[in-house]
Amino acid sequence: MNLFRHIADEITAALRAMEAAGELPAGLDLSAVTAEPPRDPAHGDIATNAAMVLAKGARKKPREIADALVARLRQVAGVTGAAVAGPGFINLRLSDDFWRARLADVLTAGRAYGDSTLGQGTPVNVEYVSANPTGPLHVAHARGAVVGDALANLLAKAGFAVTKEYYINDAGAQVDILGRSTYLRYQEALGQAIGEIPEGLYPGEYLKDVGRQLAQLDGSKWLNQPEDVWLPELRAFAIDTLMASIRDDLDALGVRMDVFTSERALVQSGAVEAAFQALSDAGLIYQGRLEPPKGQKPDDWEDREQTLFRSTQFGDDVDRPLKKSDGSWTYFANDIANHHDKFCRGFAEMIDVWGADHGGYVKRMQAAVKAITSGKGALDVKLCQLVRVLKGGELVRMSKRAGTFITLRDLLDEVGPDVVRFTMLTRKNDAPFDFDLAKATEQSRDNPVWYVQYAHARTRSVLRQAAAAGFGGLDAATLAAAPHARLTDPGELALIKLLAQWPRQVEAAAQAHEPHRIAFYLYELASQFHAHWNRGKEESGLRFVIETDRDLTLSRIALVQAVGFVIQSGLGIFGVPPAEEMR
RNA sequence: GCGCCCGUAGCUCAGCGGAUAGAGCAGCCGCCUUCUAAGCGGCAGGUCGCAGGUUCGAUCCCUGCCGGGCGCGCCA
Repeated sequence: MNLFRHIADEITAALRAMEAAGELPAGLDLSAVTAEPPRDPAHGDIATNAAMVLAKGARKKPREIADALVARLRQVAGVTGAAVAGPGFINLRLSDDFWRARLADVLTAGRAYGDSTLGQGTPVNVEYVSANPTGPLHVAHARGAVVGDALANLLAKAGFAVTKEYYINDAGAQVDILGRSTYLRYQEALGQAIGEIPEGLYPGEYLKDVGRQLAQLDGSKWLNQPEDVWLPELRAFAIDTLMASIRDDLDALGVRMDVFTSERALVQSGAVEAAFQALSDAGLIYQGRLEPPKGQKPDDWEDREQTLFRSTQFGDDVDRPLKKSDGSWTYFANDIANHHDKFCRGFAEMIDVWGADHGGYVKRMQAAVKAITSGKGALDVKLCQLVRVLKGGELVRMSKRAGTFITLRDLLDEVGPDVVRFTMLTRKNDAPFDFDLAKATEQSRDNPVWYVQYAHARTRSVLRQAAAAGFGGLDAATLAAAPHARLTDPGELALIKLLAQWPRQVEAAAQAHEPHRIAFYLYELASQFHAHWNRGKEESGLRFVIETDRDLTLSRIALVQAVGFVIQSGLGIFGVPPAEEMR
């Protein structure tokens, strides 16, 4: 149960009762009424802004509403105190028993604690990574992969029916270049001198492998053949090979897609024509000219009529071309078909995770989604800012041309998937991220992964110690039924209150599409647990295992197990397995 | 020139329209006979880039500036 939602419901009920009793005008808009933990715990357990928010509509003073509301809220089960404070806040205090009952909630649910029905099974499509199959994934892709995957897991936990999708950009000029680059490496593998890789082709070492494999498979079959004979074959071969390696990398990172959509297949199926026709039927396509961009006019600018989509009708800055000068579709046109296809597959709600360099593309895609779905579909785009890799504070220089860019595989080899996943989620997606390889594996408080894992390992350690002291084999049901009334220490109650916030955190993060919030919550929980642990060092009566007091020990083990469950629940969203011990 | 993102403590960053803006690091002072001190506690540190506006209330929403990043037809 999300107890903040529960209390909010109680407040709503009280307000409706006040309406019925004539204390408030009927039909007030209650949507702005909140129930949240106050910043300062001294204010109480839960604060509501109801009186202030409703004052205007009710034409009453906040104080007047607050007094009447307080009288009703005092009747609510679990509420032991309600007081008006500050400009009109109502601070509620809940009984310790009410809080302790949350412990049973956690223990009954186990690592599923925090699961929510918020999404009501609404289908959501999360598209991420979607890297060109022209080379290995690098750090920026890693961030997108981790953010997308965690967001998808988060939404699933919040009750949405999530599909994880990868859109393979296997059409267009980039993959033709890949095909030609592969041909060179193929020639090289057969002993031909190829010299320097020409400008405009992919110079990466990884294509040597692809060339070799091809040479082994097909021998000299493609030598001395015209390009139009070998290009489609080599292109397909290279794409398949590289996609296989991309899948391997994602797999090693713990990312498993539900759906891979091929741009090429989409185009060949006629999906682009269909989407284009739909837009055309809606009168959103026309032939026209575009102004060249001011201040940065391309040298080869050529003013010409082109096929444009009226994206300005849906909030874009200029109308966008759908066809290239050679008559083929633009990337945008294909991507419209991609999103149209998703909508037709039942996804009105779509999320794309992109690199920040695609920021200029957001408005037009959102405009297209609105247009192609007659306003029924919505697209949220999460832009991931630049990732810089540091080693002990020193910037690791990356250059694609010099072949010194850091691949996802490099990262995984260096620090492992769990560290990559958690660490990448300790920043908002739209903030630049410095990934320090040295710090990421450091065992200290300023390494959140380690710190959270350490907290979990400590919960396991306590359970092991408890078992050794004769408190073993306690299942969750037994712990849920333990005499929690023995938990009276402020540190224990504070931990319980923090645990009880977890469902709210999940829902809030899911609604905001912000998985990084989970990392900060887990860090705070770990911090409070470590602090409480230490109190037991200073005051032995606060230690978890008190061999002479079975009831007290049971209740404290219950608390420790609950902390462990919530950390597991959170790490589950990140796809990071909790550590049993740190040694 | 235009669009998007960012600007919060010395540094790296949180901050859900609410009350006295938080954490880690760095600095200073404490805590190991005790379940992992790989840890814990305390002190100090801020005109939330600037100026207006909306609001009972703005770090948060709106407008304009300043500074940084990304992008701007026939790449994806």
